[in-house]
Amino acid sequence: MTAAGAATGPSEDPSDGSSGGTEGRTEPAPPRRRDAARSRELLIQAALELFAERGFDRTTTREIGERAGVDPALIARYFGGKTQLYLATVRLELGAEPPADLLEEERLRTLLVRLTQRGPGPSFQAAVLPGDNTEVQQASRSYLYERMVHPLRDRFTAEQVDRPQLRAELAAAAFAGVILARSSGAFAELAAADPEELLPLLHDLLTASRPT
Amino acid sequence: MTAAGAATGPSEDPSDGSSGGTEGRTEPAPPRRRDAARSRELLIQAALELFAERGFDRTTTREIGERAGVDPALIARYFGGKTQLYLATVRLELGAEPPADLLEEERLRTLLVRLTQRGPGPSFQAAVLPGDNTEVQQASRSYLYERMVHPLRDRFTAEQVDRPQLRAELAAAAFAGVILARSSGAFAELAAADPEELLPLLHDLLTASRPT
DNA sequence: ATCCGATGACATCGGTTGATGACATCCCTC
DNA sequence: GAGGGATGTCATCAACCGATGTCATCGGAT
Repeated sequence: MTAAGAATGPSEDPSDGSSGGTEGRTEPAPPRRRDAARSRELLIQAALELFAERGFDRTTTREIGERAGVDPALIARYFGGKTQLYLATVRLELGAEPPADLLEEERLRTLLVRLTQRGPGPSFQAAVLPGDNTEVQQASRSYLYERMVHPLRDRFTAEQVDRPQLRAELAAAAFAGVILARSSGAFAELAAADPEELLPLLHDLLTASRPT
Repeated sequence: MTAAGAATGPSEDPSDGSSGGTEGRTEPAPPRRRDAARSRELLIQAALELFAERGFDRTTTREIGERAGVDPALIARYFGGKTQLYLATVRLELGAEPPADLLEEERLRTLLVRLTQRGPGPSFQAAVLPGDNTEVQQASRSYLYERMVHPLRDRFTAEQVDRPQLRAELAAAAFAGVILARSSGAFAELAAADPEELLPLLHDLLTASRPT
């Protein structure tokens, strides 16, 4: 994992011929050599990976700059500081996809695969880690809450299950625990398990948050 | 690393016949001014709380000393450093109770109540948080592993369930997620729920790690 | 009463981190 | 081609942390 190739590599090159990637949702990479937008993008991407790997505190701005191949001073210039950069990564996660209902198998698969590839976002750690109620924590948590708890609570409410909120929080917490444990390195077999293999087990587990 | 054993001269107990009551944790604040054993005890207690609240990194030796009412320098003297103090707290947790089988309702209740009162130990965070494989992480994880995963795996193996190890890790991860989420402050209703109220829900959830 | 080890408070060191400002370089506009 | 703003690089600062050395003080043994 982590490969992401990113690393340092000044690989990229103004070479205009580089285009061709249909995948890119954006315009073909502008050939500009000095590009603040690109620097910002690289910083966010590196920060997203590092925050997910080590958490907020244990990640240094120098590491982010190194992985992004960008001078750490630009973090202050473009975001205002390490904290604002973190918030930017959280907002990025947030805008990604519509709220997913964890009990729907197809959406659970999507989420699981995505989290396996890209690792859990910073918000997962914030949900589980105690800490002072800083702006950082608050933003991360509200993201995770709207993303996972609310859809579940709405489903339970519609099904007229008792304690829908509590059950939704329980399922979300269990899910977060599993996701984090997979990438923590503490549970070998859980980490090595293929998403397709893990899916039915996890689905059964989460379904049990709803009364039989 | 570093000094390690060097600093720790008087490894074990001066045992000057201090109050024999090992059980009674609530001393009436003995007016003794110089008592190494008591200082160690106070440091471990404060460290246990702080490590559980904020994790290893975000806890400073000065905070530990302040809460314990003891000079932070004594951490180095009595334990060899912050790391060894952490390991001491983990070992303290470890010796507490026999391995519990999370699927047995009575044991789950005991564990849940205990964790509700005293908060999750430092090891729970270590299980879920990524990090370099330092000695600290390793010790915490092996503790949690022997404590929660192995009993479950043995049960599943005895029941001839497929993938016993994977299922055991899954259940343990989910349980850790719920426990940590309760004390994280991110999930209000989950944190406010009474253990007796939460118990059946959690039991159903964990039971689902076993195939129907 | 005296001596000596045990204990704890204080000062400080080396290292790291986040942040900031000065300076150099590049690109676009005119 | 020159000017000016934008962009990137570098050096450095202040704050914090963990660790360690030093020294005053206490308490029991002699």
